[in-house]
Amino acid sequence: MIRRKVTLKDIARELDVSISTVSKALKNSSEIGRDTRDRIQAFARLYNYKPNNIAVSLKNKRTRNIGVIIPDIVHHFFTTVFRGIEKYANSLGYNVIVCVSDESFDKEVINTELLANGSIDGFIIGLSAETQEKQDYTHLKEVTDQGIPVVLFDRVTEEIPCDKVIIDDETAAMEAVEFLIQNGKKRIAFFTTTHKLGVSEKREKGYCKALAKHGIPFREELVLELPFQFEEEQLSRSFFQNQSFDAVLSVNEIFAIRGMRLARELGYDIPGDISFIGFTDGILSKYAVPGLSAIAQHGEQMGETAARMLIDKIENEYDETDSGNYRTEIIQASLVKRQST
Amino acid sequence: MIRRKVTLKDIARELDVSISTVSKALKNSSEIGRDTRDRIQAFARLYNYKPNNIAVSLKNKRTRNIGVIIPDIVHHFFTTVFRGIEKYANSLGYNVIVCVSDESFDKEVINTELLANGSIDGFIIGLSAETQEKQDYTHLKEVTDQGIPVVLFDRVTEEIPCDKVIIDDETAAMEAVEFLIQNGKKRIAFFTTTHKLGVSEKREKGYCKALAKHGIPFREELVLELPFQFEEEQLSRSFFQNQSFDAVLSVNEIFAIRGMRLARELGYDIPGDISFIGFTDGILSKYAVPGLSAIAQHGEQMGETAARMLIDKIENEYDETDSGNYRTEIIQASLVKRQST
DNA sequence: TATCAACACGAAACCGTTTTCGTGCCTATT
DNA sequence: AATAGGCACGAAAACGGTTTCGTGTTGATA
Repeated sequence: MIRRKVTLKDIARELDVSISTVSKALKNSSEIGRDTRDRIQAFARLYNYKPNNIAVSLKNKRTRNIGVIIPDIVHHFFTTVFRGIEKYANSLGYNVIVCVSDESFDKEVINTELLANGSIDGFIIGLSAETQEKQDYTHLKEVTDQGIPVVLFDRVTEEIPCDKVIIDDETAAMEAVEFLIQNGKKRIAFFTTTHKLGVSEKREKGYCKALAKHGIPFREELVLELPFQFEEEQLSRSFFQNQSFDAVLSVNEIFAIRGMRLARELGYDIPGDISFIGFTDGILSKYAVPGLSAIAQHGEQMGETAARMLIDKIENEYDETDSGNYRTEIIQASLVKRQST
Repeated sequence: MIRRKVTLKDIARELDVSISTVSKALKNSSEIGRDTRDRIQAFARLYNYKPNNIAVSLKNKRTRNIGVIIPDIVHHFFTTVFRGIEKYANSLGYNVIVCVSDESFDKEVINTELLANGSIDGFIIGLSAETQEKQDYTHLKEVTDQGIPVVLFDRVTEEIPCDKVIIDDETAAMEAVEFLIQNGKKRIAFFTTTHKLGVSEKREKGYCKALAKHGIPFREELVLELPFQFEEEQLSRSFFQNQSFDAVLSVNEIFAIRGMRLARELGYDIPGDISFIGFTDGILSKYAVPGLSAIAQHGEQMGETAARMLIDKIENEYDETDSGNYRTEIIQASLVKRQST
């Protein structure tokens, strides 16, 4: 026996008052007399009345849902960002609808459009790799044109005027390299992705800047570009055998971990012969042997910041006139030192 | 200049027809004449009309949203389950609303109630640790009483009649232990959580059964209970020093990884002196040195199964009469062999 | 020519709220 | 006694769709 949800109409009928009276009574409106209010509230409590979210959303044109679109959920960094978003949003009574773009432009577009049709009050988006390559942001333009607030995080673009929260990748990379230099390292290699994302480039820039600052020449041969899935260790193996370098900065955790493993197999001492620093301080860095020094990106803080900016825009609804004051918040990365340096 | 979304009413006014005509024309209803239909569709396309999801949901009493409540999102296993859910659901046009219970009973209740008020068509839930301890499932009862379909995964309970998808933890543990025995191991330790979850218990049961089957006595001293965050390595250190054992089965990945690290520090050879097998084949197992043999739980498959069962129930809406036919699907775990055994 | 179906479309109810604007009644004031 | 004002409540529109049930027009048929 299924118990249907009780509605305002049900209560009204049962108590022989009008729907409006019930609605007002439940909101403690002063319009309603003390005793009827109490009667209604008691009845509502008894039958466990809860307003229908959908109806409320339709009427108020506010869903209290925020849409999050991320490239990948099985990825520590995005997951921590998501946690930051979820925690903050939840604490303010917002729910989170997630869609995973899977690094695909098409999926990103489809999901954006789907959610934009009333399902959410605002977006938090980390661009997919494909979108960044194509540089096609019309789907986002459409969203912002409709007055739906958007916050971009990590993978951002200048093309869309909106709030952003990013990590100072360039500075972080610089500082990491400088730290290596201070430790007496001279030939510092750089592991990056073939598939160039905005962030990889920023990190490379920081790498170069640090070298330049300390008068160390940039050497093409010390940059190793690896595909996303590098099951074939060929590339890196020959790299390790042919090149002589005494430190590595990697744009991600995996490349660094695999590099360390290989280095050990080849008999190098870590950090004596080769030091390693990886971007993204995930669980791999923490539990690796030796522990991998890593650049912590503070994903949770990033997520929280993004959520705060978004909800701020949602609630202080668009000052349509001067809609130009968008902010970009920068999360400072920090170097977590472990045994690999 | 914000462009408001165009509605049926707008189109109707502009084209001087009724709202119903527009609605029907856009759905290719045969009621509408060829030319008006074309006119309307052309206009709609031009102005990029998209129906408002909320309004459609209210009218149809179907949101095409499914609610997922998980204990923790920054956890590889749950993340993979979530990916399975999301992929499958998305492919069928469903969106996913996630709430994280953070292992807290209260948060689970709040989130469940929030979503149950019309926001979703069904739930996929992994119970929080606290809920399993308290054994209070009234919030779920209320949901199922309303006719909202629920699928429980991994952390389930017999108290609630609904579809479930679980892993055969007992058998998986048995097989792992038997594998160790076949490799000549005799004194097999078991690492578990102090905080007893249903799954830990099942795994312990499997561990015991395997021992019994091979005539090996169960020894209390070989069971090590560790707190969730075991920053103090005291416990495990003394355990390693005092006990002599030649293999370890751990209910999670972390305990196994830390155990391996400790064993190596203490000069043990892996897998020569001590073999390790951990539950959950996450990235840690894969990238550990030596690679950790692990019991893969196939989270993605689990998520997909859960989503399939749920959507099936949603779409073949409740045969209210014989509402008793709930299924429990069992996902087979498999042992991934690496260097630690 | 009267009848009737088929066709093309519109009116209106409905989903469950919120909110504005009446309105009837009671009490206090002059 | 007439008026004003406040109180307590209801009617109805609105949010943006879907869907049922008319209804007027047309062309074919008897």
